[in-house]
Amino acid sequence: MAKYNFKEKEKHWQNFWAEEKIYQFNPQSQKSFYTVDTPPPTVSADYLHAGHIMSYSQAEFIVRYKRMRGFEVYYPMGFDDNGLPTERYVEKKYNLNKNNINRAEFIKKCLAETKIAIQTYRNLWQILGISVDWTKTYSTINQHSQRISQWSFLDLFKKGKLIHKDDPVYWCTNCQTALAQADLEDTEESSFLNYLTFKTKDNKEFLIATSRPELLPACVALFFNPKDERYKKLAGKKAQVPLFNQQVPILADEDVDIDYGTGLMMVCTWGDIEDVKKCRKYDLTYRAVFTQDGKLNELAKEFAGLKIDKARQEIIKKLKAEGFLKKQEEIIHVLNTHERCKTPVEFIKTKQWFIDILSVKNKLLAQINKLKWYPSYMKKRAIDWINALNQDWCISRQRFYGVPFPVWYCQQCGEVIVAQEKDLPIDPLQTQPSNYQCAKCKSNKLIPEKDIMDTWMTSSVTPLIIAGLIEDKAVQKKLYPINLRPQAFEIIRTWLFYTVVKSYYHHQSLPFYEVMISGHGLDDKGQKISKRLGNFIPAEKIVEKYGADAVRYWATGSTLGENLRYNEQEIKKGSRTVTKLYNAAQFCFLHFKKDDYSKLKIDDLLLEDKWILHYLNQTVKNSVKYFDNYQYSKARDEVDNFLWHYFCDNYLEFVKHRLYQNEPDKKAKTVLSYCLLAIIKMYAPIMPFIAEEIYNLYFADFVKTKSIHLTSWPEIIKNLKYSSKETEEFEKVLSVIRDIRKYKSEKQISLGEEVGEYTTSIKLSENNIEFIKQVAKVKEIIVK
RNA sequence: GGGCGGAUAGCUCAGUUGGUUAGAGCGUACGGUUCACAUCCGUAAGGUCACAGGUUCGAUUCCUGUUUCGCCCACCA
Repeated sequence: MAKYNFKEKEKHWQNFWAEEKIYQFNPQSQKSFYTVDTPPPTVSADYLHAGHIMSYSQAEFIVRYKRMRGFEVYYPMGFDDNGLPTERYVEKKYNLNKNNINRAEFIKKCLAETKIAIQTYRNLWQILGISVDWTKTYSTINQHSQRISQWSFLDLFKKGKLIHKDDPVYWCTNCQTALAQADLEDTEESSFLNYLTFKTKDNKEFLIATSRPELLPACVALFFNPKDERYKKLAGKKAQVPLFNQQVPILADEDVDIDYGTGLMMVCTWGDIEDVKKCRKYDLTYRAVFTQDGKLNELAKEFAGLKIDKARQEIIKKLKAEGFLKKQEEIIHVLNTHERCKTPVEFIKTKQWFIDILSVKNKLLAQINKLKWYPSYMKKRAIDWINALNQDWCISRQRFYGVPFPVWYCQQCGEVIVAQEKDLPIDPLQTQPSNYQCAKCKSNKLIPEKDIMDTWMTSSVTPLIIAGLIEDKAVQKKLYPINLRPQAFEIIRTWLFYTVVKSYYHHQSLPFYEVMISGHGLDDKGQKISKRLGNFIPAEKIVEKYGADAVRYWATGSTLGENLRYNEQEIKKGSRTVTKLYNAAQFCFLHFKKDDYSKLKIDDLLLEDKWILHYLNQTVKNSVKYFDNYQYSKARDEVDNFLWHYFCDNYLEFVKHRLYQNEPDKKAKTVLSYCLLAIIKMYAPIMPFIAEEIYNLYFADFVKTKSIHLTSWPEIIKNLKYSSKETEEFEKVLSVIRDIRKYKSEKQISLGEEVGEYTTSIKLSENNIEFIKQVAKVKEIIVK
């Protein structure tokens, strides 16, 4: 008997699907559209592992299911290649940094890397059988995406939602760019709380605890809690800062924690967000000491030019030497770092573009509530994030590889000039508005904006980008808002949140109706997979070894929203399921002739036929219920159970005696073929290759649809008339068969061997006695 | 410090609105098969449902608290 060669067959069907354009979206279709947003993977992942397989497969199960449920599915593919992740990747690979980069050269390198990465991803999606319409792809750096990102900027500009301000902003001193709150990640760091002596003009000494003595030159005020009796006498006085000797006011504020350190707080330009708040609230002096590349400036006197952490050490040394340092306490504190490079972020005052989000928090919360979340508890993460926001969305980055701002400034008066919509996409460094004259100052000299946009400026309009890939405007309208956003939980605060923001401002609508949140892929010990730990097998290797169907089978294993361990046992189970399906099909086809495929006639079925069809009905019903709620793992369990325990272990055995006859029973064959087709259809979303293979071995000729993936989901057979009496009857039959099997097992008799007689107390009809004698191989059944 | 999710068989996990004996797969033990099955089938052993209270006729399920793991968030200088 022919074995199923997954390597050969999977390759074959990949090509078949591509050549026959099975997954191509038809904009003219009369069916309802079902659009899926694709999470553009960042190209910097040059290692693809089980986690990538898992997250993409999980979204794709739904895509295939919906296609078979009669929707015209629009499933394009995007590649997220612009922005800092790619820049970081290229910098590392070529050992570059911002200060030794030629902008044009650098962008060229980024584009080249992008191309390679896209190919790597595309290859994996193809061998996995991800059913994307490959004629509809985009990358976040291409002209189409740039045009829409810039349009988004212009639209927000017109609507007055943009703020261009010179303000303290989160800053990465390593990447040397402004950041948004969402780009931060907390890290624990052990450090020292240093108790330093300050004194007033009249030489009254007191202690202040600080973990950042390098900020002493930037100190602008001291604060205590007005309820704190210890310091009331200091109110209104001035203090002298050790080493740097500037005089700073001593003020009271209720936010100061009496119990932390000495209860006195040193406020600087700016060590953290609390400093920023206090400086604003009390309009304190501006004394910034940090430079954009993470050093101290001339305010630090002899320490000027030192890196921040080096300066801290040196200043502590000198404080100690001069007797200002009274004691040090070891502490562990949390600090914000840039999630891409883990460098602690600082506040630096620079001019940046922001999107107003703080003033519409409540509106955004309402939008989040209107979305349908799967699983529902994930909504809380978005709500918590919005409530925690303390900065508007900073969208400008002092980097090179990304979408340019369509903006110039008047050299003389600084007036902002934005591009015309018809000219997009545009790079202000390359192009200038012709015949320009400033309306305010009549100058005709313009300075182009050289910053680029936050990469999420593009990712946040993916629904518009994918709708825009279709020419027809009427179809575009039908594609937006889209139906489903599949994504992982760690980008709720970015991809999901920002997309909701954009859609709210642009269209006063939701960008999508439903969101399906998946978890992470973990290694076999439950650890997060990471390049650094090297705890993964490359994705292509896994597929090569077990086949795409088997790996996809593993990927169905997690409950939605939960992490999934890499588990080779499960993949092997997937392989076994493929084999089982193939063998069951082979067995059927051995007996089938062309004319055995005919319409099921319900009226003249035997009891065992009704029984199997009844459970098939249940399986179809449940699979629909589960898939509709994105519970693909439960849907799979249902089908697995039906295949192994109802169809193979029992029904196939029940009908063998009807097939091995001179005149094989045609009814049995009809029921077999009906069940088999339904089974492979229900497996098709999960294991598309084996389903297609079996379909084409027999069914394609009759169903007259060239791919199983274009057929429709099995229907529930109505009027089966499997009465409760019959149900009860057949349950008795099954229990007797079970007993006989047990009996034979205990007596160590082969199941295939015919035994003389078997006695049961269960009352059975003549027909059923005959049936049991046939399938359980017993000569005589005695009912007592 | 706040929030979210988990803790069920040796392992990985299901357990639907509270209701007889808590399930599956893998693994283990014993047996049978090679006439669809790179096997497959049958039978069996294995659980104080993290812990402690409470509500109830009845709790793995609901409530409270504790322990513990994971994740997210936070300005404690």
